[in-house]
Amino acid sequence: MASPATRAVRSDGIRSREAILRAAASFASMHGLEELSLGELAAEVGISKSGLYAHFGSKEDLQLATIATATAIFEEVVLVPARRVPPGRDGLVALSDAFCEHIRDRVFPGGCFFDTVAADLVAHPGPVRDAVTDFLRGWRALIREHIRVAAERGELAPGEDLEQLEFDLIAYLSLAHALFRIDGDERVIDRAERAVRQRLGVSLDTAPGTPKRRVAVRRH
Amino acid sequence: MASPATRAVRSDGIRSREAILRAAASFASMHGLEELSLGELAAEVGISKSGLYAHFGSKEDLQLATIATATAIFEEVVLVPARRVPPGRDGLVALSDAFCEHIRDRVFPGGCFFDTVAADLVAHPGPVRDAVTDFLRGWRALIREHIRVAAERGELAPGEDLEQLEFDLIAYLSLAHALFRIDGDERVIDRAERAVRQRLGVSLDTAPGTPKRRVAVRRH
DNA sequence: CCTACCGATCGGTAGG
DNA sequence: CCTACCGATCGGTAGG
Repeated sequence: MASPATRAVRSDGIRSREAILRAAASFASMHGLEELSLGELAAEVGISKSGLYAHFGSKEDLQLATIATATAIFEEVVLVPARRVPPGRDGLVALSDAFCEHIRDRVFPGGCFFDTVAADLVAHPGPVRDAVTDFLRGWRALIREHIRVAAERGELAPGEDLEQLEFDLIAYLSLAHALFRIDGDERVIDRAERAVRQRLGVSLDTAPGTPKRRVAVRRH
Repeated sequence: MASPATRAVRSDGIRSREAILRAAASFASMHGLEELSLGELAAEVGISKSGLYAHFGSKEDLQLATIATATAIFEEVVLVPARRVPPGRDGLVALSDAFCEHIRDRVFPGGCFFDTVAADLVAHPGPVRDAVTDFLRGWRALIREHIRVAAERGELAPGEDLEQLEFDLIAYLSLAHALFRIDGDERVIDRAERAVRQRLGVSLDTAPGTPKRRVAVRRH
């Protein structure tokens, strides 16, 4: 009952919980959160199915925790790096590049975790779906905010329809995810990066203020 | 054993088969072809589960037949009407409008049948997935062919990257499907129609050669 | 974390 | 088209 032993046990528990959630996030990025089976997941991480219930009270608990894990990963590999570039037109390009790179690097094996699970959850209302749509709403709001700043700074074409621009940019990034998922062809990701630049009137070679950073490839 | 009796029985069988397939196509446009459950489907059309096996030898048979039905519906409500406009830039606008209208009209309650089931099937290789990706390849090839003709006729901006144009147009239409599915907000469909026109340099009011036709709303 | 179990549902079959 | 069933798997629980 010494403190170190207790800490070791708890540490193992946390490690195990994290291993489960990383596996769940990977699986869900391929198959969706609805198709996530507790039996399959348990087998993959090497514990019994009811062992999962030591960590999560229900499938819904696990789904929500998986979304939190995926959010943290997305934050780390997309949002934080992109924040090195100030908001506005260059910020949009940086965000687009970081997003595209996280798909190319297969941070989640199924492409964009949130696009995959959103499609899966449309027909299943509830707190899990709400958590996912909340994230996607935030993602779109971030892009909208960049556009607002870009317009304020006169970085956009005069008379640009801001809502239309938002739609177009999200369309390019979403299709990069969808086609890469189906074909596994990296060229569609290049297409998306180019589409964003072209739509913003940014040079196709190297975007100013967007140093070509190669984020450390981290498989989760 | 008279010929009329035989014909009547067969006719009922065909009617029933068609009713099953229409229900299956509707269900799959919401939930995907993988989540399609034979028990649920049977209950919805009012027969027993094993009654389905009188019409289809296996779930895969049913899935393939459902794809064929959805293809026929898509052909009828999107491709045929769009063919009234000659290929090229105007043909692209007509195709885009017809596609958008079939989403707006909820011909399939889940939006674009093929986009939904493709997302569902990515993780399930086999003949069913192949049939869906074949359809989508054909859809993209049709758009590509329109673009080729438009370029040939000098209807596009000089130096236009045709592959990039194809990517962009498909991105707009796919996002119309995805966002309408999630939000049910018709404005995203308007956004897609506008994005296509803008990208093609066509007037946003009324596209020349594209009479605003309201296709008869047919619920399948 | 485990074994052992629950009722429900899955795709599919036997036999009519 | 039906009833009656099959083995497998689902999410979840009891009890340790």
